[in-house]
Amino acid sequence: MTRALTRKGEATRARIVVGAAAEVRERGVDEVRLEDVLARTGTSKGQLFHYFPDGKEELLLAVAQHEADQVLIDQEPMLSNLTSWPAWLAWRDRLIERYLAQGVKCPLNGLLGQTGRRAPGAQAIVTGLMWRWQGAITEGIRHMQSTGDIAADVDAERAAAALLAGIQGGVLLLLSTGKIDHLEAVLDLTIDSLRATART
Amino acid sequence: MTRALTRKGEATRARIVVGAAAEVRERGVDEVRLEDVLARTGTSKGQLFHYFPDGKEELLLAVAQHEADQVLIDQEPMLSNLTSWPAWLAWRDRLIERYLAQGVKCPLNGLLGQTGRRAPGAQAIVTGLMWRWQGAITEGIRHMQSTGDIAADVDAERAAAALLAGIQGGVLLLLSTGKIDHLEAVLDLTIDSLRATART
DNA sequence: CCAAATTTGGACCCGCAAGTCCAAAAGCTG
DNA sequence: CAGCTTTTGGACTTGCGGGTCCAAATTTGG
Repeated sequence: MTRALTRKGEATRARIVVGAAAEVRERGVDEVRLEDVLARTGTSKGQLFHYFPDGKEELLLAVAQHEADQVLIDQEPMLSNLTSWPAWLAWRDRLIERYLAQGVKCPLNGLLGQTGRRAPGAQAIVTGLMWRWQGAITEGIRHMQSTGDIAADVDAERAAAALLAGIQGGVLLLLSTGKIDHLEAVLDLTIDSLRATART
Repeated sequence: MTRALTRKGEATRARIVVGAAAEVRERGVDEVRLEDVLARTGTSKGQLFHYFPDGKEELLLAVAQHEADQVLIDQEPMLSNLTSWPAWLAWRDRLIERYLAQGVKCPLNGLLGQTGRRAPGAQAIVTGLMWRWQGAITEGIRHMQSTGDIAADVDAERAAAALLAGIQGGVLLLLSTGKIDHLEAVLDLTIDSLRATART
């Protein structure tokens, strides 16, 4: 039953997801028309519903997962190696660069807000992303504590939560105002603040 | 031309805006049906299009402005009087309380993300809100600097930007994950950090 | 090369919700 | 109260876009 999916089928499915993702980035989640996805990917209704029997909802979920994974991938290898201050700054630079380039086109922004109302699946994807993200930051802080670069009495989990929130807000403000200033301020001040703990 | 609007008319218009705002909070911006607003407010299509000739878009813009104003009002009188550490903490508590009570029902969340794409009017409303909000925080920091409670070498504008971003991200994470932890962490750590500058 | 399964194309259906229209009711002004 | 304007109700139109269906083409495996 669930078997099948020729190499060709697999390719088509992937093409649809990627095309839909692009469409979401350009028009926003709730402005996506299936027709446009079909046109962009050179596929037909039949194919779309063949690979995503539950239609739009299932497709958007696949897109969300795809984009969520991408968010973390884009931060590698820095995010998983926050083991020195230069590494932290390199990560900072990567974030700024990435979001500056991305500009207003945030694939997840629709999800973030609506997440509570939309499919519970979307909720899970976003929560999972945030959890992994925060976990990576926490690990970075812990590592810096092990080398004495951050004071041992800092609550790593809590500090990571604050930093993650700052990043999300910074991106949100970038989307609303078009300025990167907030994201920059958060990253610089938070990292400085962590750094300062060791000098006390 | 632009005259008119009897007392009764004014009342009806306001009733529609308030009802629509409630609807937006409950279902999300893009799930709002005009029909529901009419039912809830006991009005008819004729009335809605009479007071909002441009229909849904114009109505939602009015709602956005209404809610944006409310966000700041809800933080008063604390936000405008960040003149002592107890005052800052009272503000912190108000924010936590307000967003905890509000939970998933964020009137602006749809706006925040989609803002770039939606009516340029929405963009302006959000930007305006953020600007006023950040301005109030900046002023609070400056005041604390004048009394020596925050070091003079802190860049007030930049610190306020970071704090505002943290708050936005904290709220966003509250909406996605249902946990207030991030918002709490941001507020506590940021305020502590500002406080620490004076003790150096 | 044949039969079964998968893939593809696209015409068609259908419901929903925004927006139009107009006539009736209510309010204002002199 | 007479004649104007504003307000109200709700039936009707309309277009958009998601989802269905099925027959034709292609691929796969033996």
